[in-house]
Amino acid sequence: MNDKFYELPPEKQQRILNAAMEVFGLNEYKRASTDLIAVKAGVSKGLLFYYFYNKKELYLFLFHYVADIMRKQIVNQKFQKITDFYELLAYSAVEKAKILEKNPYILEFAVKAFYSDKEDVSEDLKKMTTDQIKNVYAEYFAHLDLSKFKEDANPMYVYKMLVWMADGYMHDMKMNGKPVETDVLMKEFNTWMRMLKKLTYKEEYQDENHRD
Amino acid sequence: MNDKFYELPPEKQQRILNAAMEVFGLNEYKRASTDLIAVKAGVSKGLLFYYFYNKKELYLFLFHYVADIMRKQIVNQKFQKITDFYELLAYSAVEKAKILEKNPYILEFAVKAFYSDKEDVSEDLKKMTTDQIKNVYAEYFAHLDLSKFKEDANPMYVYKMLVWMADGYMHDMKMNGKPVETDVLMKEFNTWMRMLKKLTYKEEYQDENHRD
DNA sequence: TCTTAGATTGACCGTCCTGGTCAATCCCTT
DNA sequence: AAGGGATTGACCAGGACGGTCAATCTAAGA
Repeated sequence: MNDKFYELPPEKQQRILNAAMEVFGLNEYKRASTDLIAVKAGVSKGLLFYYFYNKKELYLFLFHYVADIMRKQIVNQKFQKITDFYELLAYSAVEKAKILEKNPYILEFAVKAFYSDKEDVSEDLKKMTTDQIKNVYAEYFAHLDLSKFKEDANPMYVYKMLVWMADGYMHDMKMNGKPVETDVLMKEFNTWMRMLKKLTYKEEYQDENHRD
Repeated sequence: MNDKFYELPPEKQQRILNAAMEVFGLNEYKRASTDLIAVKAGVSKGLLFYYFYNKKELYLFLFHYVADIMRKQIVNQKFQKITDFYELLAYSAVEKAKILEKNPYILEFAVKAFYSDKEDVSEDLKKMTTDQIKNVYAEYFAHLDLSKFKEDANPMYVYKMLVWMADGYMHDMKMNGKPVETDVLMKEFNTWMRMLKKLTYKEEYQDENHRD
């Protein structure tokens, strides 16, 4: 791709990336039209191909862009220092919300990108798929003190429940055309967390307060 | 449409409907190709147009088909007799799972159909949208005895949480290529329900058993 | 004010895919 | 074997596709 893309005003860069993520996220590769991307980005098709020489390059750029964001979210220092399960969840929920505010279609793009056939796109993507994504969980849980959980509680379970609820909530908001406001989401999220904490933590740990 | 469609072997009917729901569910109307539908249904394009005279008719047929399924799920007698919140949820979860087993792409289709612009499709659909869907909630809660809830618990909230988790669970399964088995899903679902019941029901009601 | 180099446009191209048609075949019943 | 409906796929005209490029716009330096 053309490095001059990075010299564009950040707002314009983002507009282009978001438009591309939207179209690739909502349609599969072959049916995702560069015309539509250009229109949604408010930019001529010519310009799109001036920065990204062809469709496949644009797609691959997005792929790495998204993978990068995900990687950065996890290999972040503050992240590594948190040992309390619920505290980590609260923290990463905030991070996730920030990312989603900036990249509204990143989830749709990621789902389509990582979980579909990719028949059309280059081979080197097939390496970075399900297996690596599953590793994310391992890394995510690596530094946690899970001894606070009751014997019969399953942290992975709790994790997934909260993720599903947050996704469902955000999905609901989107459907109703309302933007997801980070602080409102966090209030909800904290309620859910408090409930689950009560159910899954040993009594002596239930009343720990979260820092903020 | 051609009424002879109903005389086809039910398995073939379903194959065609599923293929169509998949393609319409995954692409927006204009970009949903009848070629693809025919291929996915294992049927020639000619036949598709023999039963449904054109694309719009096929789409409208699907729309009513789906709306019908949803309506039937709710206006079902057994449904009306259940007064316990959690019992109703358990029951309707089973129903939903059955429907999804038979119509794997019904959710995707419904979401796209009810929540997108419909610029391309006939006007008469715009009536039957968000408003009516919101009414579903009202009807859903109409016969319930909500006095079993603690003062500070919000039933709508609990409802949504469980729906989100079930959707998330099913989504996860689909991503990993595993079919959603009704009984496994129900075991999960019951666990979540028991947890939430403990948190939200007044103590004297917490230990009621569900019938099955 | 003029020059110029780079950013940006949109009309344009050949190709492929689209919704839709239909004569030809297949398959079943009689 | 004959008849009729079910089914096929080659075929069509038009549109959308990825991609190109000469023409224009913009801004900064002279």
